[in-house]
Amino acid sequence: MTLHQLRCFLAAYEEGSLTAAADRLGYAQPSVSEQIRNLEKSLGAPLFRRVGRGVVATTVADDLRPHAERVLAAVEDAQSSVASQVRLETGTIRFGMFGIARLYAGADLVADVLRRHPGVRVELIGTNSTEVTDELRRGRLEAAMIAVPQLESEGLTITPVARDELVYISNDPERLRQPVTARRLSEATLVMPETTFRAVDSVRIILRQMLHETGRNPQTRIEVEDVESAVELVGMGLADAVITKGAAVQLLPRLAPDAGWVSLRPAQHDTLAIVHRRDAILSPAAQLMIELATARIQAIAEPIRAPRPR
Amino acid sequence: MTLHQLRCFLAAYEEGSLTAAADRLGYAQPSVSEQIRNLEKSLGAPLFRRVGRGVVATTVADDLRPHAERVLAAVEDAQSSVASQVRLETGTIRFGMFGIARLYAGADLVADVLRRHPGVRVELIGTNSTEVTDELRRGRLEAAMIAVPQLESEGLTITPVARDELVYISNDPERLRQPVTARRLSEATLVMPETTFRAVDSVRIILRQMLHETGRNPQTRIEVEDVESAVELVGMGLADAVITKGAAVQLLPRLAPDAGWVSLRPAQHDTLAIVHRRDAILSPAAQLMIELATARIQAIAEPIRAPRPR
DNA sequence: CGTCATCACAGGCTGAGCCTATAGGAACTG
DNA sequence: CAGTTCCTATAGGCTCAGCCTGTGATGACG
Repeated sequence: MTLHQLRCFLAAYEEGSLTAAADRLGYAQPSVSEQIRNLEKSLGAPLFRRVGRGVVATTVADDLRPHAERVLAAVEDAQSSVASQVRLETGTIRFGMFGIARLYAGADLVADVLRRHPGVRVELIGTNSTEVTDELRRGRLEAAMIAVPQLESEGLTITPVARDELVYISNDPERLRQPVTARRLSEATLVMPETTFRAVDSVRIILRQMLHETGRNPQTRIEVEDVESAVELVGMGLADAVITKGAAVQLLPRLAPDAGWVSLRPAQHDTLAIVHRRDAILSPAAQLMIELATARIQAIAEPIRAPRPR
Repeated sequence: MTLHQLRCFLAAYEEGSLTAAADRLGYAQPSVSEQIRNLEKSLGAPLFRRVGRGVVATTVADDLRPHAERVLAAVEDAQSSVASQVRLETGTIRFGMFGIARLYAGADLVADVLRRHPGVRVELIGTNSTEVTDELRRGRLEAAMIAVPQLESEGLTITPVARDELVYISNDPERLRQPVTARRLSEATLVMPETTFRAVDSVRIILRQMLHETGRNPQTRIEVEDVESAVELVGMGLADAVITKGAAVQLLPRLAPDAGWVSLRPAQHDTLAIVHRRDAILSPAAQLMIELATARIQAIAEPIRAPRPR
C-alpha cells in the first residue's frame, strides 16, 4: 500500500470513474487504473466493480475510504508541521549558551526570539563550556555561543564575536587604586567561580597564562560554582575576584554595592565566540540564534568584527 | 513524502543509526541513507546531523516523529480493517433478495449469516425484481436471489436453484375441488399483489403465458402491493389469488385460516435463481450469501440441481 | 596511531510508474 | 437497431526511483 495508491483510490471513489480520477490527478487513465489494480491486489479484495460506464465502489471500498482519508490527513499534518518549523513558526529552537554569555544575553536573547517567532519553544542549553562543546561534538547541539580561551578546537568552527575585559573586583578601595599586575594578583586572596570546571574555565585559563610568566600558580582561597556567589563574597570583604567587566557592571550594584573594579595589567580579555561543528550547514533556527545572540553580546561587550569567512 | 521514507525515518530515529536502521528493515545501508536524504529534501529541512558514529535527530525530526507514527498507524488500521472484511469478520455484506424469495428465506438467511460471522452488517436489498436487476446491472449489487420468469437477461448470469409451484388459493372449498385450468382461471375474481410491478412480476408473467393459450388476458379484481394483503383478502372471501405454494403454506394458516389451495392445470412453477453480472468474480461475501440462500430456499422449495457450470 | 564503525558516493541493475495507442464493452441516441 | 460516445483494460516502450555492491572519507576508540 502506498500513499499514491490511496490518493488514486480516493479520487476514483469520489469521481466514480477512473478516467475522471486520472483527469483530476493529472495522470493518464491507465496509470490510475494500474494503481487501483495494485492496491486491490495488495489488499486481496476488489475495491470497484467495473460496470461499463464508470466504476462502482464495493463495500470494502466504502470501509477503506475513511481510513484512506485519515492516512492522507496525517501526511498533510506531518508536512505542514515541518513546514511551519522551517518557517520558524513552531517547533523547538535549541541553542547552547554557557556561563558569562548567558549571564549577559540569555534572557534578552530568549525574549528577542519569542518576539519574532511567537510559536516556537526555546531551549538554552549548557551548564559549562565543556558540556557545551561536548554536546556540539555529539551533534545534540547545532550551535552555541560560549566563552573560549583558545580559538582552536578539534572538529569545531569557532567564530569570535566579542571580547570582554577581565577586571579585578574588591570591596577594598585601596586595592583598586591602580591596575592589578600579575604579581599582585598572585598575592591576592581570591574567590573564583566555576569550581567544578576550573580546569577548563576560560577566565582561569587566561589567568593561568598571565601568572605563568611570574612563575606562580593562581591560588584561590574560596571556590564557588556561580559568579553571583563569588561577587557576594567579594561584597562581604572575604576575598577579591577576577570576573568579566560585563559581569561586574551587571552584578556589583546589586550584590556588592560597596565593591568596585579595576583593570588588570596587562589587560586581559575573555573571548565570546559562536561555535558549531566544522562544515555544518546551519538551520534557519541556528542562524537566527547566532544573529540575535551576536547582536545582544555586541551591544554589551566589545565587538570583534568577523574576518571574512573563507 | 512516501510511506517508505517514513518507515526508514522512524527506524533511523529509533536506532540512532542508518546502518542499524537498514539492518532492521532488511535493506543495505545506502538505501536507507538515500530514503532519508530524499525525505529531507522534500521537507526542506535536515532531519539528522551526521556525527561520525551514527546520526542525531534534529528538533524537526523530534517533531516529525509522532506524525510519522500516526501516518503508519493509520495505514496499519486501514490494512487490518480491509483484512478483517476479507475474512468476513467485519464490514457489510449486501445481497439482493426480492419478493417471494425474501418471504421464504430472508430472516433465516440473515440469522445464518450473523451466526457464522457475528461482526458483519447485512443488507438485504430489493423491493422488486426490476429494481434488483437494475442494481445488479449498475453494479451496486453484486449478486441476488430473485424469482425470474425467464432464464435469459442481458448481461446477467442466472442460475436457477429452486422452483415453486403456483397454487390457486380460495376461501371457497368448492373452487378447490380440482386443479384450476386456464379457462377457470380466466373467469375467476382475482386479487393480485405486486401491483406497481405488475408488468414484470414473475407470477403474473407466468399466468399471462398460461392464459395466452386461451386467448384471454388475466383480469384482476383487486390490486395490492404485498402478498400478505392479498392472502388476507382471500381469507375474507373477497377474491381468490394465485401465489407460490411456499407462500401459501406459510401465510394461509396465519392470515386466512379458512382458505385452502389447489394446483393449476397444467402445473405452473416460479423459478428462484441466483443472478449476478456475467463473468463477475464473486467476492467471498457474495459466495457465502449465495451458498446460504440456496440452502435455505432448497429446504423450502423444490431444488433444481445446477447444471455443471461451463 | 591503527582499527573499527558509520556514512556518503559511484556505478549498475531491475522494476514501478508513466505515457500513447488501441481494443472491447456498455450506454446513449437518432 | 446501428452509430456514436464514453469508459476500462491491455500492450509496448520509456524513464527514473530504488536497490544492490564496492569503495572512500571521517570520527570514535583503544
